[in-house]
Amino acid sequence: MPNEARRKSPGGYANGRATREDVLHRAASAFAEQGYHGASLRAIARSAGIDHSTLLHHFGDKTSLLLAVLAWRDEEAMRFVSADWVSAEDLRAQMAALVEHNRSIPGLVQLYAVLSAEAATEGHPARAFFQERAERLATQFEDAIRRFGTGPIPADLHARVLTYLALWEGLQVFDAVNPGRLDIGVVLDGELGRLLGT
Amino acid sequence: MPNEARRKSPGGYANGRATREDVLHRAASAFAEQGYHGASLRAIARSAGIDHSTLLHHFGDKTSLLLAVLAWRDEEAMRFVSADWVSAEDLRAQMAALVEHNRSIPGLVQLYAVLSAEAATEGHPARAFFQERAERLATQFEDAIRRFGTGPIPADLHARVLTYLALWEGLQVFDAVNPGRLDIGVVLDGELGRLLGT
DNA sequence: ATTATCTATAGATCTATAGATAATGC
DNA sequence: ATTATCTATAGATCTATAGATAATGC
Repeated sequence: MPNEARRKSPGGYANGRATREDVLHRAASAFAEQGYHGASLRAIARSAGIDHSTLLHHFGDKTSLLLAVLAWRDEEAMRFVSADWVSAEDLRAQMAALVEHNRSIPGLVQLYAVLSAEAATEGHPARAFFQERAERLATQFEDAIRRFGTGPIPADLHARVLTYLALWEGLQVFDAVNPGRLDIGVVLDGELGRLLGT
Repeated sequence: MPNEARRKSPGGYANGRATREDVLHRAASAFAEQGYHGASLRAIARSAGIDHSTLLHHFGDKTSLLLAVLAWRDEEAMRFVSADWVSAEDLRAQMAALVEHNRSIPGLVQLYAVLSAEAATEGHPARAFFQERAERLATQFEDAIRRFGTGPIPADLHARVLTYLALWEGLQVFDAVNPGRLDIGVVLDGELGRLLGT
């Protein structure tokens, strides 16, 4: 019943939905460049061409906006990490595409890097998000390696996958601060190949 | 002559020097937890028990305070990465000690992680600092590997060392957000051993 | 009728400067 | 005399709320 009752509005009017999406884009850039505390609602609203009170009408408060940004960006990335890979080659190709995707969107790497580092503080609104995300990604990679890997499955597979994910994060930050000094796509593919026993 | 003329004051009075050092500690924690933009001079000064105008008397402006914090922390870390290692074992032992040192100081990893990620933005006051730091560390490690490494020196040694440093950063952030889920000391020592050809 | 948007405002906070007062160390 | 510290202030900005007006879509 509650589901039926709420059916009528799939997220409000069209202009409202458009505004929300635009704000998400702007907020992602702002959080990436200034961090969660450094980015201001007024500045984000201004860049979207609306008053900050309109922004708050849509997102409630600043913490909710942050979590909405993270959920939205994660949804995008999940197109690549969808766990429906069909082979080791497919997995590697999708990961290569994801690396390029991340590089092509200004501020995306920073968004995750800045926020995940800030999230080390206990009580940070994004902390649980990052913990759950790491666990979820690790599980998906482990499954893929068990399915596609040649050679014996190492006993410390979990630790190896977590290390691979940490390397990924570290390389992306390095590449953002030192553009062009390292071909991180090659490095990451090499690591993934090693995990797959190739 | 200018050197002689300035000799008299080795950094002001004793109480001033004590205040500066205390502020550095507090500022490091604040930048780590809130990022550069999120940490406020007033809050840092308050935690040090002084007025914010006193803080500014000592450090001039916020950017100078940030750079002073980074320089101070780097000086501490340089006790470990001093490039006067005497053997591969010595190098590995010192790196293991550095990992423990970093883990033992609350907020230290966050300080570097948050700021280096923020520094990906062009024009960030700490950007040049992180670029130069990566280059300097990489050079020192390359030298050490050339001296102590067994087996042939790989052609892509530079890339490998940069990757090792990126892994280091990524693992430290992971460990801060997900405490205890990975023994990063073991992982990093394994990588360093591989670089040394062991 | 519901949703979106704005104006206006509260109350707190920010970086930075000017200038007065107190402590330090020769 | 130099250095350290504070009070006071400027001018801008912050998150959030209340309430009025306009647009949307049935």
